[in-house]
Amino acid sequence: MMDRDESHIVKRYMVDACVKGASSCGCCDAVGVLRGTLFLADEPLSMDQLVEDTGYSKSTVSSNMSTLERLGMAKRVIIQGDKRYHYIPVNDPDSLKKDMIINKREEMQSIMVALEKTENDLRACENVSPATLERVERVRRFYRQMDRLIDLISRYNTEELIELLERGKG
Amino acid sequence: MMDRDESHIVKRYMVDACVKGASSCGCCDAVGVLRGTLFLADEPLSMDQLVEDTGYSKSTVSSNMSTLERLGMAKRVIIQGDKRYHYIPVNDPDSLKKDMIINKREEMQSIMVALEKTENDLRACENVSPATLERVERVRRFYRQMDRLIDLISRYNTEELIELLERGKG
DNA sequence: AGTGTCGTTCGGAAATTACCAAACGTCCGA
DNA sequence: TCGGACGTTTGGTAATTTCCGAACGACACT
Repeated sequence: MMDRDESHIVKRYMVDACVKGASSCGCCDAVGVLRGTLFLADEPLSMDQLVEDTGYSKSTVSSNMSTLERLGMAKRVIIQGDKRYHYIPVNDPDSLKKDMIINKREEMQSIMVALEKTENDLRACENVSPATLERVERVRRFYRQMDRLIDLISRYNTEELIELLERGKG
Repeated sequence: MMDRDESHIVKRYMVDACVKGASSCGCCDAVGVLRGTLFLADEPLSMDQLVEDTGYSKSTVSSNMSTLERLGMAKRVIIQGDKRYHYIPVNDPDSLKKDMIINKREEMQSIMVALEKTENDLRACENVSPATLERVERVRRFYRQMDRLIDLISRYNTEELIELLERGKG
């Protein structure tokens, strides 16, 4: 168990960095503060501890820990003989990689669906200039290629990827 | 030049998809609407055209096109004999890849800086438990590994990466 | 059922953001 | 140096978001 001094040093910079990261992906500050607080914790933290450490209310901690969990940055764990929830940070490379990929992939998938629908509508329609159709098709090819790449990256774990790319480097 | 029907079909789904993507990365709807409008445009669009097509005011279009540009999703181009700015969408695979990587990388860099500062502070301090120090070091190793991976990925272009990963696939 | 301990959800107040219209600065040609 | 066509910045307002405290529901033990 850390004493207060140690805990303060450990939290100091991490909270700042995490708040910055949170706001750059559209999350409110509380998400960053909670992540930073959890980041280097030496043991799973209960909601009460998070409430005390951050100064946020219980409801705020509850809802924001949910989003942190949904984003894959924290995980609930069960502590034997304690019925409260406890949270641990998620920091391993493979989880980070997954997290990095997942959001972008979802965005790309929805754009690809939109492109497909657009192309269908255009084909069903008369008097559509071939240039327009060709433009849609070209963009679709680009997105399919990116999707292929993301799929490949997600098939390897971090170490494998590093080795493979290091070997192939020119 | 597209007629109004064609333009409507082309924009319909793209705007939705882009608004969704924008909100998932913390941008306001206008950013998504503008990106969707630009996405399949058959020619560079001036700010006036964007104002007309989206219904937003000139000031809103101006500031949100700046963020779209900063995010690398749109680019200004010069049209000969026209002193107004014109925008084109950025859709090629290498730009998409860069965009995918850059944000996460910045976030990771700032976390790595924070980890480094934390470690320094801890070392300068007495009575710090070795367990704490070791935990910080372990997390730092994870982040260095991810950074290495991102660096490697950024050294290849999309096609090279796909080929390399397809060949190495088990 | 009764009680105590959890975590989540709800309603409203405070803070923040998005947006517009108007004012402003800049660049060119006359 | 004036005027006109641009794009950006500013100030104010409407809408949204954040956050808290209180009420609520779930679960375990009596």
